[in-house]
Amino acid sequence: MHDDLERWRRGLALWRGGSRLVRMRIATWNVNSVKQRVPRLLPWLDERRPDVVCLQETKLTDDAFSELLHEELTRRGYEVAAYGEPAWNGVAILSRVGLDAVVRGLEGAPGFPHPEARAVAATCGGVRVICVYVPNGRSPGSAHYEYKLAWLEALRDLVAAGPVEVVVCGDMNIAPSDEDVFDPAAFVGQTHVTPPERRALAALHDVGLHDVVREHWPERRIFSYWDYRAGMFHKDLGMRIDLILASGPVAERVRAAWVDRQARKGKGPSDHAPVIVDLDAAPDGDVGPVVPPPSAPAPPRRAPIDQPLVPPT
DNA sequence: ATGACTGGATAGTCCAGA
Repeated sequence: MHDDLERWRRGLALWRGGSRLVRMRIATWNVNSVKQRVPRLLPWLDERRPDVVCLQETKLTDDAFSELLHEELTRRGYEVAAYGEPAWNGVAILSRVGLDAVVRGLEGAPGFPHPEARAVAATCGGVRVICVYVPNGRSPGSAHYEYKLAWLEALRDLVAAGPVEVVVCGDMNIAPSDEDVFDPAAFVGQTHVTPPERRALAALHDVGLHDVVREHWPERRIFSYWDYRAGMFHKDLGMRIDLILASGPVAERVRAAWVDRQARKGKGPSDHAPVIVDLDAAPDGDVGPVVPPPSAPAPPRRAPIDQPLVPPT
């Protein structure tokens, strides 16, 4: 069984272009309890067919995660690196393009007061993938808020010391700018929008990371989280707090970057939607820059924000 | 309406989420 799976993976890698992956789809999704989300997660995997998935708020121990999903994920070709705890927090990386050098937790990060399951990293398809669930912060100035800022400093230090090809994917619990919340006035005095939080996010850009969805869609209204209450999703009153941050060499390979709003619709959704990025090696320069120059004509047929690109053939 | 919903732990409702 294991050998069959290995052969299948090698075949997939070959189809994708041999030792160097030609295309790779990476997604991140705060599922708000993976146990409750199984009926949404598995069909979504089958529809979107991501190669790497970063999950947050799994809310399960590693044993419970394995008990719940090992068979269904193995059947789909995924290896799993889960890092969870009972009831709260919890992250995981699923990969069908390799899962090497797994590190659970964030070195140098504070706890609250004890270390929490908020980060897991692995190398997948040649890219260092860091899956994060950044502390909420609760209220500005609180102990939890200070914890959030200190945690983000440790994340910056990890990225600064890390390999060249890296993506930080996850629930950052920060809206990068006022364009990323439905009404800036509604968030005055709240977490997620304060200058110290945004500076902590900017520090990640200072060490080379790019917000690939915003760079790909500089003018669009894009949210990734909508409160369950009061029909907020229906009214599209949300925030963009789930980010894919890619180092330069990875950002240059971005062919599509979008929020999968379909996954927020229907019965039993998470309050977050997945964020998806498609990477292309583009060795021949046939894929344009992520952001066209201002004088460039409108790009032909870019995927709508809530639709995937046609899968590569 | 500092609320509305959801998940988890609990065994009452409370905490946390963002």
